[in-house]
Parts: sequence; C-alpha cells; structure tokens
Amino acid sequence: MSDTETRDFIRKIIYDDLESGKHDEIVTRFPPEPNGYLHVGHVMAICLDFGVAAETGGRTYLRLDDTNPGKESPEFVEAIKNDVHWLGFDWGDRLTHASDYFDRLYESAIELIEKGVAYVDSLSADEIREYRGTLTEPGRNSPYRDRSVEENLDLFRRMYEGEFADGEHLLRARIDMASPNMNMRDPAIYRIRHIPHQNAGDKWCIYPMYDYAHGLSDAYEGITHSLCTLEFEDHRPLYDWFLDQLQPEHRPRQIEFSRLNLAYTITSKRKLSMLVEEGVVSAWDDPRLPTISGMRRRGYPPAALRAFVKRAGVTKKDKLIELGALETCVRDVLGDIAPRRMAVLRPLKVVLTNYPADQVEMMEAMNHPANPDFGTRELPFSRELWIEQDDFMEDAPRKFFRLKPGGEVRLRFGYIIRCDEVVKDDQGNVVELRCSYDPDTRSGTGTSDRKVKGTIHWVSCGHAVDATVRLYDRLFIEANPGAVEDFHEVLNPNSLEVVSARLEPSLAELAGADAVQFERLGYFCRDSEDDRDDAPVFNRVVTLRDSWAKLEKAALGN
RNA sequence: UGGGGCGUAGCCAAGUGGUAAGGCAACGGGUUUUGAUCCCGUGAAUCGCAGGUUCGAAUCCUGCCGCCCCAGCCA
Repeated sequence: MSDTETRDFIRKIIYDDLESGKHDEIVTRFPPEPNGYLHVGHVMAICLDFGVAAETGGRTYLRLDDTNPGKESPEFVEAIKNDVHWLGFDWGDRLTHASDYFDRLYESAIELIEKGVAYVDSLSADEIREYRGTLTEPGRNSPYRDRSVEENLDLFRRMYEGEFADGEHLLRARIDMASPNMNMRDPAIYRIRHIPHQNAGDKWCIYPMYDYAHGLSDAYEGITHSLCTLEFEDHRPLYDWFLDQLQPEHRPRQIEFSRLNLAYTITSKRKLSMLVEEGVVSAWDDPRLPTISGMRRRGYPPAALRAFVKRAGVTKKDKLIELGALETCVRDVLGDIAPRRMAVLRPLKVVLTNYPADQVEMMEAMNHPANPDFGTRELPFSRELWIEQDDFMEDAPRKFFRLKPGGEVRLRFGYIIRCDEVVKDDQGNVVELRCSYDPDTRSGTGTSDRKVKGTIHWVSCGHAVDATVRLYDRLFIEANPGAVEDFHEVLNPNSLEVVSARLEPSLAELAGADAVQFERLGYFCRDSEDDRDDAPVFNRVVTLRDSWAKLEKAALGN
C-alpha cells in the first residue's frame, strides 16, 4: 500500500490491532456456503479476506460453510476452489469445512445445555413462528423452555441418535424472547435433518445452525477478524453470546462491510439459479453472468477483477457500481497484455480494381503499438478484402472519416484506397465496393507521405479464417434488476448476438484462453466450451472505448 | 409503529473542529496508420434537511427526512 492511499475502516482496525500488540498475526477466513457459484460480490470478500492477511503476513482459511445438507454439494465445492485459485489466492493447507467441527460443536451444545442456556423445544415450526412475535411485539416463551437439564440432555442425545423425525424437536439457545433483536429470541442451534451431508456422509442426522457454527468455527481456527457483509450486523450480539457462553481459547471479532452491487446485474443466488434453470442463460458460466466462472469464460482477467474491487473500496454504505467501472479495469489490463490482431465481424467485400489478381503481398504488422517486445507478424494482402460494414457509409456526415463514395481511407498496415463504385443488390443493399489502391502508400515503405484521416481494418478474402463470434451485452436493461418485482420483464433481448466473422490467418494458431485485441473492435478470447480447431468460437470480452459511437448516439438524441 | 446500519458530485470514495483529496464517468484540447492508448486541461458538491454550540462545523449537540437489513428448523 502506497503512502497516498488511505486504509479502509477494516484495515484501520486490523493494523491498529497489530500495532497495539493485540494480535501478532492476522488470521482471516473466506467462508462460502457450497450451494451455488461465486459471483462478483464474493470477489470483494475474497480480495479483502485474503488480501489483508497476505499484506500483513497472516493466514487465510478457505472454509466451506456446509451446515445445511441438501442444499450443498461437492460440485459447488470444486467450483469455489477453482474460482478462488483463479482469482489469484492460495489457502495453502487451510482448506476446512464447518463440518470438520461437528464433533466439537456437538460437545459444546451439550455444554450449553448443562449451563442451562440451551433447551430442547418441541413446538412445531409454525408454532415457533407464532411464539416468536413480530418486529414490534415481543415473543412468548415456549412451554418447553423450562425443561430440566437432565431432560434436555436426554432429548438432545436422542435427537443425535436419530430417534426423532425431522422437525420433531429443536435445540434452542435460551436468551430472551422479548429482545428487540429478533436474532436473540431463542435462536435455533441444532435441527434434525435425516439426510446425508456432502462432506460428513451419513454420520449425522442433526445439524448446527449458521449462527452457532460460524463463530465457533472462527474460534477453533484462531480467526482474529471475521469479516462479513452488513446483513449479519444484527447477528453479532448472538455471535458474541456464543463466545461468551463457551469461552473458547481464541476470541474472533466480527466486522461487517457493505456488499458490492454491480449495475445491470443480479447476484442473488436464487435468481442466478433461476436464470440457469430456465435457460435464459446457458449455464452458471455463461459469459453474461456476473459469476466468477462466467467472467472467466467471458475473458475478464483476474487482475482486472482485483483492481475493480480495490477501486470500489470497503465501506458500510450501500453501493451500486456502474458497469463502466468494471469495463475500464478490464480494458486497463488487457490493453497492456493483449496482442493485436485483425478481424472483420460484419464483412463487406472490397475489390481493388487496380491490384493484380494473382498477387499477394505480406504486410508487416506490429503485435502491440506501444510494446515492441510483442514483435510483428505478416498479413497477406490481396485484391479482394473484407472490411467492416460499419466502416462504409454511402451518405456519410462530414465528420465520418472512414470509407465513403469517392473518399479515401488507409487500410491498417496496408495501402491507402479510394472508393470508386458502390455495388448493390436488387434490394439496394450495398454488397461490394470497387476501389483503387495507391501503390505509393504501402505501409512503412511508401514513397508518398500523404495522410488520410481514417484508418480501417481488413482481412484478405482468400486467406481469411471463418469464425463464430459472440457479442455480449448487459443481461438486463434496468440498472438495478434485483429491485424489480419480476426480473424477466427487464431482460435485455439483445444480450447476445452471434456473427460469422472473418479472421486474419494467424488467429487460427492462437492457443489458450488469453484475450487478444481485434483492432478497433475490442478484446476477444476463445470460448472455453464451444471453440474447436475447425470451428473457432470467440467471445467478445469488452469493446474498445468508442468515441464515434458516442457521437452518433448523441446525434440521435438531438 | 421494535432493533440495527447508512446518507460527501452521475457512480465509487478520502476527510474525525481550521475552511471539501483521488478514481470512474462527462466535457474540451494535443499526439496517433486502432475515432483505441497516451498526454494536457475543464466543469461539476447548498457535505440528506433544519436548528444549536464555536472565532470557525462535513466533522460536536438536538430534532427531522430518506434508503437498506431483521419476524428460516437458510447462510
């Protein structure tokens, strides 16, 4: 951290604890429940948990918070591990599960009963809800609240042994049914669930609740700072209550921060799985989703995600961050590392009428305009070329400095050409441009020093590689789709457009998942699922900034 | 109408009694064989509102307003 940066409020607390000698080492944990895929909101938590430990020489546990079997699965465990690694973080040998502590948790529950601060309730779920009261009215004590320690011990043991059906009994903390904090109205500690567990198998038929298991797991692992999101703030008194009652060796401290919400996206696990199950998107790693796996498949580099959450900051204020902020981070890192290539997304044929029909020249092209280390490559240039349909306009405004009838434009790394004739089909669509090239203007070696205002990209027809390119846009047309009653109503019908593109030949050899820049268009990467050697499929990661498009849009608005 | 949290520019965010950093976005200009990048510059904040304390308040006090979270045997 440089001197000009200020520490967020959590880092202030943590660094103070180090300086005051309260702790010699910082220990944190990232505790996802393996019941879904990680998303951009988790990136924030991961970077905070792992980041603050790493920068202070501390440690971080990756703990799978698996206290609710039936919703959790090893598939999600693997996806989570994969995502955290990909983001650039390492938990070493500190991969744990809440279920690793089920034995100790069970013993501690007995201790609570013996202390008289926990009891077995035999009300039904509906009755418990009625007894709980409301936000403005206190709850009432359960008729089973005053069972003897012996009876509670016996009942709890029999719960453990599987003597009762699901829901028949419930172990509860004995706190205060009149507390204004709903979480303190005798919260559940253990419930009966006759289902196997993703990690513990069929050993248990009673499972601990989050509030009970989480704080104690923190204590067992020697977590010094247990960082979580704001909605757990009013669980903190309960978190502390369990620690007070059981006095574990280590005393973790819970600190809450606000979630990171991204505009035009949804991060509720429930809604995310609806999108997947309804087929609105193809899978959990659909490139339009804000899941980590989706963003990876989309081609977002992990460094961009890290930079993004750093810019967003850690506070307690609700935030809804503009999509552009993320995209800027993606462009920032890709701009430096992505090799440049040429590709035409919507091809329009150009015939150079004065260029020899059988001639092919190899044009040298820089792989990165600002970094010679990327080297150069050769592009075949010939009589027939593809250019972008958007780069030609028949009735062009004065400020349009691409191709227009009678106008000139430079072909990137090639020659200056002039549009002599526009060929149309029966419907009046422009299907071909007949142009002439100026032999004196060959890139780099031309004898002519004349300049033209525009430069456009192209691909030689006879050498082009066909490819499918997927153009992604935001999944929703509403900035905060999570706040809309039915998100189906605000889906963007144009979130995916598929085009048949023509690529420069070198792209056929491009291997791996790293992104390249298609000059003047954006950053693209091979799709990790559908790409094949004989049928390339590229995803558009993000467009380049486009001030022309902005001008056009502004003009339309007038 | 209970409890908890939060209100500084379009979006983030510093600032904790001495006269409002920074980033993103926007706008203008320069460079450019990517309308990209890069560079330079500009505008934009009655610090949620109203009172009060003080020589001085975004910072302290009081009252109000707005937004978010909590009534799972979910996490």
